[in-house]
Amino acid sequence: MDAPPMLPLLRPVRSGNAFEETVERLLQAIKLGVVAHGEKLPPERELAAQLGISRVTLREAIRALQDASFLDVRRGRYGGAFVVYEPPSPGTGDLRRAVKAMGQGDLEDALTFRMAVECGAAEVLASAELTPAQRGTLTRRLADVNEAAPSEYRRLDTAFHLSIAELTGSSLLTAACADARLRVTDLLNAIPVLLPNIEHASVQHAAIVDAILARDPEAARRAVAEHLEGTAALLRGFLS
Amino acid sequence: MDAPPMLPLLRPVRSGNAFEETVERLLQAIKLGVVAHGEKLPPERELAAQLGISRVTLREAIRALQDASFLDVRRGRYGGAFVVYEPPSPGTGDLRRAVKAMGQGDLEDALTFRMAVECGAAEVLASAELTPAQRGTLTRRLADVNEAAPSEYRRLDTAFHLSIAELTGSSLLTAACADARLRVTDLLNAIPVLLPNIEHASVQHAAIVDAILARDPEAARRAVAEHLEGTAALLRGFLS
DNA sequence: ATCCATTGGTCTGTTTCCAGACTTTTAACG
DNA sequence: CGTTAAAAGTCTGGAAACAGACCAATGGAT
Repeated sequence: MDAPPMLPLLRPVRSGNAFEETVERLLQAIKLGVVAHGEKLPPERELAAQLGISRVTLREAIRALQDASFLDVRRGRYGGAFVVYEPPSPGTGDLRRAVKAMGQGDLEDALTFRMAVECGAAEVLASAELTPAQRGTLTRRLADVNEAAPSEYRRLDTAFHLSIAELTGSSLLTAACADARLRVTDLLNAIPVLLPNIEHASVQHAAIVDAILARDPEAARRAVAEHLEGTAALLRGFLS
Repeated sequence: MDAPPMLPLLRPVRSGNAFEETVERLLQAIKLGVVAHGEKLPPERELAAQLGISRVTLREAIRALQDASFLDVRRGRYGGAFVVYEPPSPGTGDLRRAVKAMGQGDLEDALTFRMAVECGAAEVLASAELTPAQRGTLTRRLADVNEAAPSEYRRLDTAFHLSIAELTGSSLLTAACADARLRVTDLLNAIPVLLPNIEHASVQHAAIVDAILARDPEAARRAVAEHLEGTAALLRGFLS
């Protein structure tokens, strides 16, 4: 009912509650597999510094995730907050519920955003001269996805996509791509990992890498666009 | 000396101090010309809500900008916080100082980021079917820039660039483009608005709009990339 | 078996930020 | 020339977040 803000620049300064925001962040890092099952988060003091919050607030968040069985916290030397969560067996989740949790408009927003930033990142990377090490990283990540066990697929797929942004050397761009990915993670986790889809994605991934290594920004754009369009279509398909 | 955070997802939750952050935001909105000279900010209560902060904090920020002669605050009905700032006459600022204020690495980061998100936005828009109203907005903004008085040039140029993102309908993408632009504003404000540059930019702007209206994503990408490359080169040129 | 570095757990005082009620000023309007 | 609505200005109590010191447990190293 309220008129929406007309000045897009005057958007929120803080996303709200520091505690909730932190829980969200950690949860996403866990779900994305940035910190895999069995690994542990950095020590509280260090993590609090990275997140720019106080240790108290961080501890509240960790406690919440512990109560929700995402983390197992052990004290003493060599202790820490260990990830207990395992990605749900594919197709288990309820996609419709996940969508409802984020809102229909937000879904289109997120998909559009992701399309833009990932295409942009691929173009930038394809326009740059890469060092052998960078080329190695890229092909390595590609191979990782292709060799992935089903339970690891999403995590390594994420890592592959993010590595494109990371290799541009722009931390702003990396953050944007990470953010974009985060916004669709819950949805992706809710749909099954089907063999035909994996094979299809694998071909597209290869096309993306080829275009980048060939320094062909246009082809890179097209490849990423097609790939993401496929994912978006898959999502929409499961919704109808 | 400290090892930089290896987990890009565990980036700061809050950008620090709410007051300072708010000052920065408002200042940027003013410098970008989102709120032009002589206009006023939204009423405190409304603005505080939009920014997601309390009125008290907002007032402190406004007070600071008032002290720094960016705003003139008048009370009573039809009062408000009026923008007093006028964009510096082109070429007045010291580019080197502006660059030093942001750091060399950050400059490349910002330019890369901008390249990626603006290219991405143009592609997305060029891939979409536009309503007549949207087409009208785009051509209108283009005309605005071309007819701009020198003192208004930067502001309308910003508005043109942002409208591309806005027309995609993705608020995340719009925010990203706004953020990217903000990060180079100070630099752009520090270099003169030269006639040859304007004419060059004008041709490129037209090419961008043509490509979007022709629904040609590849051409749109190329046009935006060329345009931004030109700006980046201009900036780098003034630095050497 | 003991040591001790490293890690989580707790406590205290302070600062920042907020929500909301209330006051004052102002300029257009009747 | 008063009325009035919309705006800024002020005040208070409370919640959230922080900084930093200190305690407690744990397990590898000696």
